[in-house]
Amino acid sequence: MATIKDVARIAGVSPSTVSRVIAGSSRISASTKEKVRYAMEEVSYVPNAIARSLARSNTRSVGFTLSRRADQAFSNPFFSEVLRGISSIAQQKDYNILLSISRDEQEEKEKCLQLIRERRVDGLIVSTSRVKDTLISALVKEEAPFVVIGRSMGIPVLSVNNDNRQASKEATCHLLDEGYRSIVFISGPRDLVVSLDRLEGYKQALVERGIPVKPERIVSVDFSEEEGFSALCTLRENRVAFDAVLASDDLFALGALRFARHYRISVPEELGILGFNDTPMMPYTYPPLTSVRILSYELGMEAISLLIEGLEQPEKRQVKKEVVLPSLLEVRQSTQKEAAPIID
Amino acid sequence: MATIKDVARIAGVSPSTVSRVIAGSSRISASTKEKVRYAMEEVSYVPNAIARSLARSNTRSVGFTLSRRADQAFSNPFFSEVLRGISSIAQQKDYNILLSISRDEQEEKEKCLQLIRERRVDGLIVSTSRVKDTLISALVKEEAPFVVIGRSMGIPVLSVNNDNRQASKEATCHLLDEGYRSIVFISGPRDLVVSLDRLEGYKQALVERGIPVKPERIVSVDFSEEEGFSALCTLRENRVAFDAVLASDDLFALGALRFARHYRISVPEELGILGFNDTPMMPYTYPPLTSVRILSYELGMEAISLLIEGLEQPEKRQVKKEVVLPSLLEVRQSTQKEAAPIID
DNA sequence: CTGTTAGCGCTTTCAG
DNA sequence: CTGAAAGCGCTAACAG
Repeated sequence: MATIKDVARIAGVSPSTVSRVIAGSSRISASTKEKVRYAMEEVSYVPNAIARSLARSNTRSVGFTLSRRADQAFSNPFFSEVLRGISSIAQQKDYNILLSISRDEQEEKEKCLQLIRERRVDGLIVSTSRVKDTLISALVKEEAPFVVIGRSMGIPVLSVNNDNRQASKEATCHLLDEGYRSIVFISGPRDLVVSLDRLEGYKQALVERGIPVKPERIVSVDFSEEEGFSALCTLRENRVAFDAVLASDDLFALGALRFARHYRISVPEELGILGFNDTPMMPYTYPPLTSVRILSYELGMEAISLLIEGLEQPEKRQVKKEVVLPSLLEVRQSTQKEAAPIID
Repeated sequence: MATIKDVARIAGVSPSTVSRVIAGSSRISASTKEKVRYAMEEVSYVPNAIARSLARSNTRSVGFTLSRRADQAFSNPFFSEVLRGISSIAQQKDYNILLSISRDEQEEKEKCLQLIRERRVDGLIVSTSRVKDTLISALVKEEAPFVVIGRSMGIPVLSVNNDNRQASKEATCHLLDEGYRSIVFISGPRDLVVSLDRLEGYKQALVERGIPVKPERIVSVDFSEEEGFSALCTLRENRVAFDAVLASDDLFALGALRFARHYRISVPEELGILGFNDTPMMPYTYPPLTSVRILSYELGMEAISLLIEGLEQPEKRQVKKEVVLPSLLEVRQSTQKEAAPIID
């Protein structure tokens, strides 16, 4: 493998001149530039990224970490879409992505700190949003440049998030507009900020419409189809009446669908079902499920843009900035009580 | 940030001694080892991975690249499961993953070559398997250490793959066993090795059972639900009779399900539907779809294991080795013609 | 505009 | 068992 010295020797110049040509320095005569270019071609020279990193003390790579629980929580497509978004900007700005998937928050924290301390990455994108988030605290303490996908409570940080509260509110209003009156809210674990925000939106919509918020209509369970299913079964056993389900995750919505089928409750006539995340398969369930589409790809793009901006212009680095992306309600048959029955 | 020199100074030894302690060299007295450990704690020293990489000329990181088309082809969950598998071993063996998602094969090829030439990674995992694969040829020419997820035709390489031919054959036999006789095969693009292999298995099963292979029952379309749907509509318009669909991707199976619903054809009684990949949502369609489960997580694990093995023991590096993982047929209602109707 | 000189932080002979 | 010295390949003042 050819080095900068080989190129220098062939071109009859010093290594630093070659380095300048690579860097595109302006104060280099056209002729030597030419010679160097030629020599580089000659030995098919490619700069060694590691050596460059050492000399410049930056790596041009950013870490993206997540723990499996978050992965599950958001469901897979979310995760890979975010990654695609990150990747697209990384490609464009010539950054690399170092990926790490951990089993739990603790492991993720250690991995993040390791990446930073070993100087393997210039900054991090983390996808976490617990109410009391130890990962975020650790990164702040370490003074690591990082961006959160989600919302940080308490500690001010750079973050990109979708507007969960607003989206949840709109979803609730949609159900009300369709004529549903007794809406059950299935929430994910309460220690996730996203759960709080979505619950908040649900409540807010009801309050604004003058509809009482009944605690028995709010349940919180772990993310899984099964949990969604049995949560509704339990409500039914307890004779809690409801005519719609606002599921804070598509998995819950699937569980609700199974619940309806199980008890021969017609959707959307007798039960409206609305999910979150708009998993690619939502249009293909029967009936197709209404769901809140999260701009996951864009979330990834925004996150890395924000990170790189801070890395490249440390002078105007901010402590706190929240980018909030809108969500889109994808209305499908599962909530269209009013519409005429559809023959697809 | 503390360096090895700081530690050396505090411990009253030379940098090389510190280096030896880090490396766990045996010929170091217990007492100095102790002193050095203490000094490291003192300044909370963490070795700089970049400097180490430069000195040892290896990075302890591997690249995983894929192009969007492959991503689509395999559908998202496949991709993220593979990544999880790769990540689990990487974590365990203390390797890092450098991820790159490209828009097309050409871009992916360039990115791969760049990662190798810049010496940013020690090796690559690529997920590609075209009939004439330019990426694989390029990597061989570059003499880059790499492992393919999929099957390489022609060029001998290290690869891990699931047994598509066998799985497809078993799936076909399952349909036959359930009493279906006229099976349509919906294939993905013909330039993918996976398409060929699955088609091959289908044919083989029919031949073995003495059932004629009818060309009009074999269609090849791009991966999408819509394409699957319209392929079947076209068949119907052309009065091609069939009582089962072997879909070489779950998306096609979803399309088939919509087709059945559209024409009020009952599944599984009048039409059996069987997909490939066993996307997490398959159990939740109605009726639940039978699908071939691919061990994607394991595929990732095997791939990186194979790669690392070659990296760490160059002496017994092999040119060709194909690891083949079995697939599992997940039988659900969509193919259970014989079973009594189910009230879920 | 270009060369010389010192590193970046760690590893690794080679002596002792 | 330990230290000195010479890199790994590149960048970045500092001169000229």
